[in-house]
Amino acid sequence: MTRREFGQYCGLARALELVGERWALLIVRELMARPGRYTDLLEELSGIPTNVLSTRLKELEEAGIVERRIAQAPQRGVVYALTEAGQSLQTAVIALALWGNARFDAHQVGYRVPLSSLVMALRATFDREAAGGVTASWEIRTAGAVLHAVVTDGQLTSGAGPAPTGPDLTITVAADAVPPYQELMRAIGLGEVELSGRRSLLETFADVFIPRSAGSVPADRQPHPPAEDVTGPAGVRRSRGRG
Amino acid sequence: MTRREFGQYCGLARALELVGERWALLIVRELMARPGRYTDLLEELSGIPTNVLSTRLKELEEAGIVERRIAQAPQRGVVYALTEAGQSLQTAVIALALWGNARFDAHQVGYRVPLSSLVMALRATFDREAAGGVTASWEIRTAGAVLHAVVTDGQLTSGAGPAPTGPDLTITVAADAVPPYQELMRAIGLGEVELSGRRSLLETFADVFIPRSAGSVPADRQPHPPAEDVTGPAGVRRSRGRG
DNA sequence: CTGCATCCACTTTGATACTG
DNA sequence: CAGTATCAAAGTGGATGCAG
Repeated sequence: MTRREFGQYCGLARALELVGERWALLIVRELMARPGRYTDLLEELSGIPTNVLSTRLKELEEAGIVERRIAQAPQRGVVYALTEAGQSLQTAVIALALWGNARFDAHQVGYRVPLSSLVMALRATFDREAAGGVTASWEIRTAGAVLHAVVTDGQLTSGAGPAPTGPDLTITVAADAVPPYQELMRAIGLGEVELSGRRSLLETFADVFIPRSAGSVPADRQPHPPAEDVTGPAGVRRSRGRG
Repeated sequence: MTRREFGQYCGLARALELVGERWALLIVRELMARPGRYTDLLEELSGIPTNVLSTRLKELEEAGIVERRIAQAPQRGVVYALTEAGQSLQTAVIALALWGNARFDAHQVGYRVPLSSLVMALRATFDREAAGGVTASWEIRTAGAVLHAVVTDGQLTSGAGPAPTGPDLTITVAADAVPPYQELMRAIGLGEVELSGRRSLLETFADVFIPRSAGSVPADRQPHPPAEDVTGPAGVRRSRGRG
């Protein structure tokens, strides 16, 4: 076997072979919020050992999930970005994140809020219905971090860093550290923010990003009822030893 | 730190702390298809070491994902089942499985098809629209394996093992080993099956379970366009050393 | 038989130091 | 900036043992 495989013809097993190693999906999450360099990742993923980061990046590149790009002109150096295959992990990443969000004991003190988690939360809570026809762009600044959300005719583009086009409205939330999404949205909802730009877009923002109650999930993906309790009448159990 | 934590206030990180260890999600997948005993799991997950299985089961129980039940009457012994928190992983499991399915090189020879992967595939491809108002039950038999799908007024219940109520139609597909979902559905679509019961329900079956092209995903969960290429003009980058 | 616990070789991580 | 190198600790895989 090439490398730690499960040997099952099952999409889940395959997925775990590709992105199931420790730190792998967190790297993907980072790059989902914006392409970044090795040192950006080291910083954002605080705690990841350097050798593990470089190993994962190689594996993810090998697997066609991450792309190594050589940055041009002013920046130079290596920039890592997701391939299309990598982008398409977003559905799964969001599903896992919604599930995990519902399973925090409390707001752990000392836990950092990764900027990329806010970006994912924006994408997870974006309401296509409510955004129909909307075109606007926002930049959110808090505790030295910046992220943006650009809605173009109802389509969302969001990520870490300043808005590419220059935002219609900049929302600044005072905080010592990057706040969790719910707190950020609460502050915005309560107007505990500083605005710069088209202030009327604050309301639009609140309309378009609707925090679902943590862990809730779109209706067409609700879990099905569990299979029944029993292992089946003994006589009817699936025959052993195949055949 | 209690045990291998990431220390990030991020749903994804939390999810990975709880179900990110090797084999954990595969155990969840098995129990999603039906509750089972230790030895069932050992058999279905062929390859898992016994100590790893028992360690994972303890961790998953500790995390409130798996429940240990003492089976009564004829069976006796321990049966493992998912709690509600465990069930609610299904969205994420399906999302990962769809992604992974699109990333098989070919049908790997020698790879077993886990019965539970077929159950997940049924649930993933169930079309609520098409199933509106339908009430019917099917049992599928192939290569000694049995699974069922019960649709009650448009609601799906499915799992490994025989249909709890006695199926309206039994579909038997001849095969040496459990076939991958696409092959199974192709055989059914082509009528290369043996039927027993209300034969007219074969068409209903094909209408209600519509294999999406592997990796495709409901529209409201499409990935958003990637954030732009660059790390941003150097001067505007997020300030280091926290603001 | 089920449901593990133990032992051991091997691999992967984590932490840190160091280099082109 | 973008990694290697090194080493200890933890986790995994495989085999085996054993009680209820």
